[in-house]
Amino acid sequence: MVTKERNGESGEEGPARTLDDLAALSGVSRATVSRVLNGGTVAEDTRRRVLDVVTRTNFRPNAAARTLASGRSGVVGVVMHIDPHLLFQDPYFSQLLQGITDYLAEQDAGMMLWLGNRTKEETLDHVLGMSFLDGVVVSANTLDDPVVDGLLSSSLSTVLIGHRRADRTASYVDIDNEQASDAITTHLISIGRTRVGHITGSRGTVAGEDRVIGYLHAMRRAGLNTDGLIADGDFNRSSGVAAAAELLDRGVDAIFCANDATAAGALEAIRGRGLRVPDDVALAGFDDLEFAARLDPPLTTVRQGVRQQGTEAARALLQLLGDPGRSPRRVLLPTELVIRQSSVGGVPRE
Amino acid sequence: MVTKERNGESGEEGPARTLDDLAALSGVSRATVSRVLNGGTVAEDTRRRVLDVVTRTNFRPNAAARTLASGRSGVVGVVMHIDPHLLFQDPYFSQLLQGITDYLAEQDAGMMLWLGNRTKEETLDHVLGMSFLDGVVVSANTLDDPVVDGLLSSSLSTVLIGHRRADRTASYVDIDNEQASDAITTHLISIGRTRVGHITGSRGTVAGEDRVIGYLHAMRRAGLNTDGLIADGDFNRSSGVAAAAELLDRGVDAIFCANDATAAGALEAIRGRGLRVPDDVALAGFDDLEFAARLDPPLTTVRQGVRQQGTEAARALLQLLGDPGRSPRRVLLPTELVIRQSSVGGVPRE
DNA sequence: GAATAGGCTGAGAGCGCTTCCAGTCGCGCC
DNA sequence: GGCGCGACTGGAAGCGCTCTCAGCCTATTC
Repeated sequence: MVTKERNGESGEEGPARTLDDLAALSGVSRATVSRVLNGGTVAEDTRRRVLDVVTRTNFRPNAAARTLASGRSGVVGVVMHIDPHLLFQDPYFSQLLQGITDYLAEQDAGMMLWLGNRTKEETLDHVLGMSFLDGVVVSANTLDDPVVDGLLSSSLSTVLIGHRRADRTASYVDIDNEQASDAITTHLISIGRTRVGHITGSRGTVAGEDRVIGYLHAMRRAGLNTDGLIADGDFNRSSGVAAAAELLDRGVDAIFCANDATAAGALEAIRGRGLRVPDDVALAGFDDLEFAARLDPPLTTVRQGVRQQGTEAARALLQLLGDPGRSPRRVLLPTELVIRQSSVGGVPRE
Repeated sequence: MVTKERNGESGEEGPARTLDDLAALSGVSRATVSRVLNGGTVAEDTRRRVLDVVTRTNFRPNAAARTLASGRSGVVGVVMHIDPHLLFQDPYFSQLLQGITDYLAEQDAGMMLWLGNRTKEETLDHVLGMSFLDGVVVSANTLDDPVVDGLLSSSLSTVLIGHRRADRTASYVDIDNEQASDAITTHLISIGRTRVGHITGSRGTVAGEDRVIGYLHAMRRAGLNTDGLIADGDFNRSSGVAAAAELLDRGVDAIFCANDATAAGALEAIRGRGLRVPDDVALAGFDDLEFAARLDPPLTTVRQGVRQQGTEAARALLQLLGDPGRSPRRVLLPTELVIRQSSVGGVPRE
């Protein structure tokens, strides 16, 4: 119904909409033209002759036909099922997307994107409906997600960003939240703090839960009590204010927040009470977003390469597609403990 | 090469990968199955029988085959050729994308996205290579853009966001920058200011240039001199600081900034000199981003519905696709002058 | 009772490409 | 001179779907 107008307004010679046109124009068979276009073995002068016609006619192969015949489209899906509003408020997602697009562009792959404009069920259905996709990268930030479940149980090659212990056979890219959280908590303990509180991320998210676990490990290993020292947050600044107030009431000398935004809120609350950081209360975050170093005092935190996670996820997917064996790809990216004045800048307690 | 494994791990009965499978399973012809799936005229009981098989086998039509046969894919391209970094710093682009995805999701259309990961030439080539696209929405923010030119001269249905006077036959969605800029300048004049300065947006961008023009119109109409009253900015806060300093040196009693971010910078510079807003210098921006109302004093500005622009662009494209006549779609969205304390809150000069 | 109309359906011809399978050709070798 | 071989090419069979066309069968009309 479309492109019935087979004209040649571009291209300096006759129309060349199909391989057959090209074949006629260059005096070879369609099969040979296809070989030229796809890197098959063709005599050098034949190749040149065909390529010449290709450029002269500004020919572009029909992607749908190519996909139908070959089973490959060169297009992957990216699913970040979050409120689109959040996509641009939380640098996490934007950086992830940057990393993904960087690699896909470099590899000349196309990308279809799904954000949270639909329900998860609709999104899943729509993605699976795009049956030409070679594979899909999906951000799996919550413990339970129908989109992730649906994709994993489909035949579509899938790489998760964020890792769920249950998905033993899945490919994923993630950081070791538990270990990193353990490390930063241990750091707070090492500077002499004994009542280290934790403001959690959103419960139900993998990162949130794993960071709690890491915190608890570190505290137990040090023989410290954690009763009443955990307050729920939701990764947002405002939750940090409220949760910090709670913890301060219970008497803490350090707070480890599930991310930097929460830490910024906590800092506000601490200041609001006339307490000093780190002298009275040491503070730590997670992510090492740009602003973390510019807080007053600069924030001790865990640096994770979010953009790199995106890149690695895209890479893992393309590797998966190239690998006939389809052995799952598992990538655990390193994190780095970044110690700044919010934990070591003041006068140590003892 | 893919999906050779025609198994049926999902679906409760035999494999049903193709319409022929469905046809066999439900005792009708492939043509009838196709009619059922596409809303052709089919006897009610036949329809039910087929649909029953469709759901039981969890059948999904092959999108590539469908596209090849019908010439329509249900997928549109979105090109926002900007530094991906910027995509998430400047709310303009993120809101645009939100608006677009909202409408596309609502209409059940798929989206391929191109950001600025490649050169413009590569992007254009890649987009045109995705020959199955039904159409494309492209943000045309600069006066001269090879991607826009290339798309417009291709046979691909294209809707621009941002309007270029040269593209008389193109479809676009935009606001009337000139008129809005004229209006806000006139407002500043109407409160008694005679030396109204303007901090431009990036030169070479449509919005930047048109806002200068609107400003000049208003000033000339009022018989006011503009010599030395225009300082170049680049839509960023820091450029506002520098440009405002320049203008203050030349003695202005009002500054109209090409956008809110620049105005925030200008405000900083004005304050830095111990001047009061609006008493000494009235200030106005453009965009009405969230923070504009929270500045001290709240900022007079022009409200434009960026998200709505995205929605309307997507709508225009889908309309274009549905319209065989292909008459270009032109949408000029309204803006609103939002007057706040930065221009009328203080003691008027006279 | 014959003619006409209209609702449903199936056969089949593509859509434009990839890829298997034969085949041709020129060459070096025995 | 015949043979095998490798490099190259063309024929043709699909990939899974849409959609036109013709045909069937029943209902309606005169």
